Amino acid sequence: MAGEKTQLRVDARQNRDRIVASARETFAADGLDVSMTEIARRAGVGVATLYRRFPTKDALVREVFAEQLEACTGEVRGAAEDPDPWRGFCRAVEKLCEMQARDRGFSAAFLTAFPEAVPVDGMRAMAEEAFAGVVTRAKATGRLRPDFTTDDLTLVLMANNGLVTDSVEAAVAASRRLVAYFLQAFQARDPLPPPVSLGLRDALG
Amino acid sequence: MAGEKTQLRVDARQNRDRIVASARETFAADGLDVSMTEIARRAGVGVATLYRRFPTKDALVREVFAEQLEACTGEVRGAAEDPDPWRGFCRAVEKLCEMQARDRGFSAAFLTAFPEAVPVDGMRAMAEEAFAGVVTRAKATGRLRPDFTTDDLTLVLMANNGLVTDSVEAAVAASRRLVAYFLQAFQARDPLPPPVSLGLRDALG
DNA sequence: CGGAAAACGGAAGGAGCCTTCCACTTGGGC
DNA sequence: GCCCAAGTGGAAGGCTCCTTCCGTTTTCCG
Repeated sequence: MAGEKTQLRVDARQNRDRIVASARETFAADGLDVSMTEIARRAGVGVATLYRRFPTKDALVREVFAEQLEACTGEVRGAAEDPDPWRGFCRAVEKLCEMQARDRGFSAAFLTAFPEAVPVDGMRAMAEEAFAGVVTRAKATGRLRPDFTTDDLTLVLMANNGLVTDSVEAAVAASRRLVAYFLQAFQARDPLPPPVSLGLRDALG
Repeated sequence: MAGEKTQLRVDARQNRDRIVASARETFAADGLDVSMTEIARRAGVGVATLYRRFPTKDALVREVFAEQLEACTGEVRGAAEDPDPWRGFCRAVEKLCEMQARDRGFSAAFLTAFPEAVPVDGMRAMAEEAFAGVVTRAKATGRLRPDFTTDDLTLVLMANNGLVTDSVEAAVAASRRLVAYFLQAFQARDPLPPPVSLGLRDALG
């Protein structure tokens, strides 16, 4: 995924880096609904420069969040190696949610918005695979309820994504409390009311 | 909240009703990001007619969701009268979340978007007050964990709001599962000392 | 039934956004 | 130091959206 245009002119390279940095900050703070003009302004370049590097806004978004996604996958993998599977599970959920809470744009890019985000989907699939391992092992210890599914992670992330607040700190605090509740609910207990997910209906009579 | 302009011409009255109905359906299905032109088209009127009744899009949104909010308050009050406070608590949370899941625009209007929504806030405050009573009683029985706060309801609703799916049914199904998890987490973990049955007078204030 | 006021529809104003175009500048191999 | 291609900035095209304006149609009171 690298090494395509390494022969960028040095000034162009610097500008490109500034653009990505600027876009990352701005997306994190205000979400994806920021104009390209604004991003260019904050990067100290003209809008044409931005478009020379990223032919479309989607492309910029993908570039910006590609490494964020990689960090995600890394966290999950790290959690997967925790000697205590349940603790690893908790760590994975906590980390993912905190990352999400700290970056509004990332949430949006990760969960909704961009159907064109092919590399995003690929990366996401890898993270999900790693997470599936954590789940299996955590269930084996008996700490994680057996009817937990990997779809429930999506549920958690979507729920966590809903926590929109004024400040990042408030979002993180809210996210922490949310996750704490979730983790208590995920601990093995009595059977669940509704079965799996997606496509099903009719639960409580 | 009625009786301001009862002397609307009959055709105007009909058009107004069609506008509100059309707006409600459209907001519910697609959220608040629908153009006024589209709403007018679906109502079978010109855009000017729409603006004659509702000077701004905000005004239309408020009108549309005012009665939704009233329904909300009604649900909470109904739950408040349940002889079993814990069951009432569960019912309130379940009902609110389901209503939210069924109506994307309502979620958005209720939780975010419109700071100008004064009547919304007023109505919301009433619902919150009713809910506070439910919480107090549910805690008194020992079923609801004592560290639950009414802010946690906001947490739940925001989380529930994050459940964006393709179809309404999928959203409702996801919401059900989410709520089931929450309710398990909200249950007092270890049975508290016997429910002290003093009068409720002090608590309700 | 007749006319004034209310209501109407569609076009047009004004703003914002993504994207493209083009004349000008700058880097770096020769 | 020269020169051309790569790079650049800002203006402008095209689109959508919210809102306003105005000539025409409809209601309803006397």
